[in-house]
Amino acid sequence: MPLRSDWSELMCPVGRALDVLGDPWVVLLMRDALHGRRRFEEFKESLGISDAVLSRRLTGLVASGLLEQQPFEGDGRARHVYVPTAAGADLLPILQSLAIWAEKHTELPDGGAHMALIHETCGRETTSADTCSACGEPLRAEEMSWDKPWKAERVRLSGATTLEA
Amino acid sequence: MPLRSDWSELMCPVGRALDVLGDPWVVLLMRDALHGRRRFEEFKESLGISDAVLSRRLTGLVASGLLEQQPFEGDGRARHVYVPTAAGADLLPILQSLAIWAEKHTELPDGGAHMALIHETCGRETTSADTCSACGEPLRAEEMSWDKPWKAERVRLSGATTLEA
DNA sequence: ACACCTCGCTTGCCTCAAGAAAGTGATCTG
DNA sequence: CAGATCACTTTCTTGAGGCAAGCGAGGTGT
Repeated sequence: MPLRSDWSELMCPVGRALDVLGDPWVVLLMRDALHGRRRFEEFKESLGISDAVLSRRLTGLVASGLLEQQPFEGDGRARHVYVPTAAGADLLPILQSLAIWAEKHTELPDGGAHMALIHETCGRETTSADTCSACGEPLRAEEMSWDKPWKAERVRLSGATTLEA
Repeated sequence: MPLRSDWSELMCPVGRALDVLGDPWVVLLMRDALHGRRRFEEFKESLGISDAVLSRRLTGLVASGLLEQQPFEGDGRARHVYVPTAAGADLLPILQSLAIWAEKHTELPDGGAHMALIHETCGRETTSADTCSACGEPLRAEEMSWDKPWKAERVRLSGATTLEA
C-alpha cells in the first residue's frame, strides 16, 4: 500500500505526466534547472529546500530522465552537475502555462510585478506558452528569457545539456 | 512548521501556481471537472480516490476558487454539484501542455493510443496547448474535445459554470 | 601539520497527510 | 420498515516533509 498512488500506467496522458510532475519540488527544480542552475548548493539556496528532500528529488529526476548527471571539474575537485535532458527542456510549455495562469489568477505579493516571457529570437513578449504569439515560431528554452522585474535582470533560459549557463 | 511549504507569496508565478496546483489530485480533479464530471460519486468512480481525500480536495478547490459549489435538484433530493469557475476553466492550457508532454515523453501503457486534442470550432487537431495550431484561435474549454481512442468516444469538454454537461 | 571550511549527501526525530476501511445521517426505493 | 445511495467523517497505519545534526572527501589558512 503505497502512500502515493502510481499513475504511470494510466491511459490518460495527464495522469502519466503527473506521475512524474505531480510533486511541486520537481517542478520548481526543473524551473531552476532551465534557469541555468546546475549544482546542489544552487538549488538549495534558490529554493530553501531541505538537504534530504533535495537529494531524493535530484536522484528521482535523474531516474525519470528529466535531468542528467554530468561530471564537472570546475575547481579541481570532482563535483557533478545536473543538466536538463531533452525531455526536461520540453517542460518549458508546462512551466510557461503555469506562469501565465498564475499571472492571471493569483494575487501578486507585495513588491511583485508582472513577469514577461520574452522570445529572444524575435525580441518580443509571447502570451502563448508554446508558440510565440508575436512571430509564430515554436518556443525553445534556450531562446527564451523570463523578465522578472523584481530582480532587475532578465533571466535567459538554457536548454538541454548545455553547460555554459 | 508546516508539512508542506507555503508558496502563495512567492514572486515567481510558477511558485504561486504550484501553491494551488502542486497536488496531483487537484489537477486530476480539475481535468475531470472540465470533462463534465460534477458530482462526488462521479469523481470518486473516475479517479479511484478515497472518500476522505476527495472530500478534502473538493473543499480546498472551492476555497481556492477553481470550483464552485452549486445546489442541484436533480431527482428531488438536495445534492450539490462542483462546477469549474473561470479560473478553473483557464487551466485548460496547463492540462493540455501536460498531455502533450506526456504523449511525447512517457511510455504508452498496453492498449493505449495517442490522444488527440480537437478544436471543435475548426474541426482539426491542435498541437499547441493554448492556441489552435490549425486555425490560430485561442483555445477555450467548451470548444475542445479530447479524442481518447481507448474509450471509443470523443470527450467534449465543458467550460466554466456550465450545467448541461 | 593541523584546524577549519565547503559541498553533497545521509541519518534521526517529530509531525502531519495519504490511503484504506468502516461509520454516519439524510434521503429515497421496494 | 429494510435496504440502498450519497456525501461526508472518523479511525488507523504507514510513510513523507521539514529540521537539525553528522559525515566524509577534498579543499584552504597559518
